[in-house]
Amino acid sequence: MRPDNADTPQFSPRQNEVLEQALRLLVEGGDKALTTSGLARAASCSKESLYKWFGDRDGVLAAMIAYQASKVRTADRSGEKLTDQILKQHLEQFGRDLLEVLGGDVSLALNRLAIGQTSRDGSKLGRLLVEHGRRQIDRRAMALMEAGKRAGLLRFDNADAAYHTFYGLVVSDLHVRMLLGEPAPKDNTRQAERAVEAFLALHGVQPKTADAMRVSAGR
Amino acid sequence: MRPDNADTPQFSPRQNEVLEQALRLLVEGGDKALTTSGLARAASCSKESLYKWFGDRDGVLAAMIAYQASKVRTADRSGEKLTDQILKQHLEQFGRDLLEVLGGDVSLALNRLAIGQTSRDGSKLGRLLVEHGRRQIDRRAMALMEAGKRAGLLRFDNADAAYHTFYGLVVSDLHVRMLLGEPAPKDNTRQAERAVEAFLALHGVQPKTADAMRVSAGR
DNA sequence: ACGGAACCGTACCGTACGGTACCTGATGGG
DNA sequence: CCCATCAGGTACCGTACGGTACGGTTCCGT
Repeated sequence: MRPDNADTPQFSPRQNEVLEQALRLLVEGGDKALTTSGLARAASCSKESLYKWFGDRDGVLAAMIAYQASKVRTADRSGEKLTDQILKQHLEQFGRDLLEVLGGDVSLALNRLAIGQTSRDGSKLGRLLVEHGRRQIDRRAMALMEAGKRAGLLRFDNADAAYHTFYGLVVSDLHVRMLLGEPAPKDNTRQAERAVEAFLALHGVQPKTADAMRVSAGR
Repeated sequence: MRPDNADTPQFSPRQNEVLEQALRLLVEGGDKALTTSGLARAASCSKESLYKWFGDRDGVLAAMIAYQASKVRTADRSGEKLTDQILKQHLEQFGRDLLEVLGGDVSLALNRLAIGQTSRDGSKLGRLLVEHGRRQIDRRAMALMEAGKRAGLLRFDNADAAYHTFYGLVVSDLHVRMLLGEPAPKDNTRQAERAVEAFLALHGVQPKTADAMRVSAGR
């Protein structure tokens, strides 16, 4: 099933193998460690093949992003009937997943790579990353928002704004801090719970009082 | 004899001049453009002086961060008596300032640089950046939080958690998007206002109803 | 006026990268 | 059985960087 996009170039198994090694090198040593020679050695292929398959080094980077994105598939459990408890669980699950994805080795490495190249490539990689990597998770979130609204459990005028509010509550400055090398916090669950609580206080159908909020502010 | 924490490691005027040029090069062309030869040429100094002053290239980068941080001074208007209106204005001002700082050329360039180096230098630059660059603004925010609480206008158990909530509401994923090359949004003011509104609904002493929130969700 | 320190400009060195060319071995179809 | 295609291995080239060394110049203290 690939309704995703017309242009899913998709690579051969051998090429996927090479891209896997490329990701490994990138995660382990950053973009300095991802040299064409090093990749050829690690993946047991020739540099000539690399250039034949991917054009040039930037082509390899782009292929890595596409490849990594192709591995991520989000389960879409939109069939369930929503209650406020189910919604809350889904929101918390989404928050946990979001934090886990953002803090993952490969995600951090790819984001660092794209950010480091932004200044000199006109943000080509950056756009690629934000589109390929974000589309799945954004869709899932927006579906959740709209479903919550349809079920009369959430209230907002602008689903996109509501989603961004939720995103901010969940992630805060964690993403940038992790990109800068700070270790991921131990407990994603707690962070997600707090974010959901705040979000429901803002956009839930029965807004909790701020007093109810404050009992669990033990960040 | 390196009292880093003291607020003035500070460099000579000539060195500041060189660091200014270094920042210019970095902003214009990213870290690839910031070569020792290029910097020496742009700043009309010799490479030998660069190495004498800063040790090596990483020393230059660290000095740039310290220098840039030394330029930022936040006006601390903690004398005023807080009313709910004044607090709101201060929060909005803080939000606008935060967005402006994060979206600034130099800030983005330095963050990109530090993030790009994180994978290969053990996040030395990253820690430097987050400490030097964040301390001022964090202090200002925490002072605001505590003042609001003392004045009976804000309620929270954990000031740090409340601040991070506010931060997330203001910034959401904007910082990372800008780091990836997305242009800054045109209207920081509106974003700040919406964030303050939500924040006060969560932690204000008279929590607004979610209904009052939703009238201005025109993101 | 003298001497030395600081500094500029430039030339230089070793290295490592991206990218290309060439050769070798395997595989598969006629 | 042979040949064409593809991919791996290696050697190579040009370039550009970080870092060092050296000669000339300016400036300051004594």
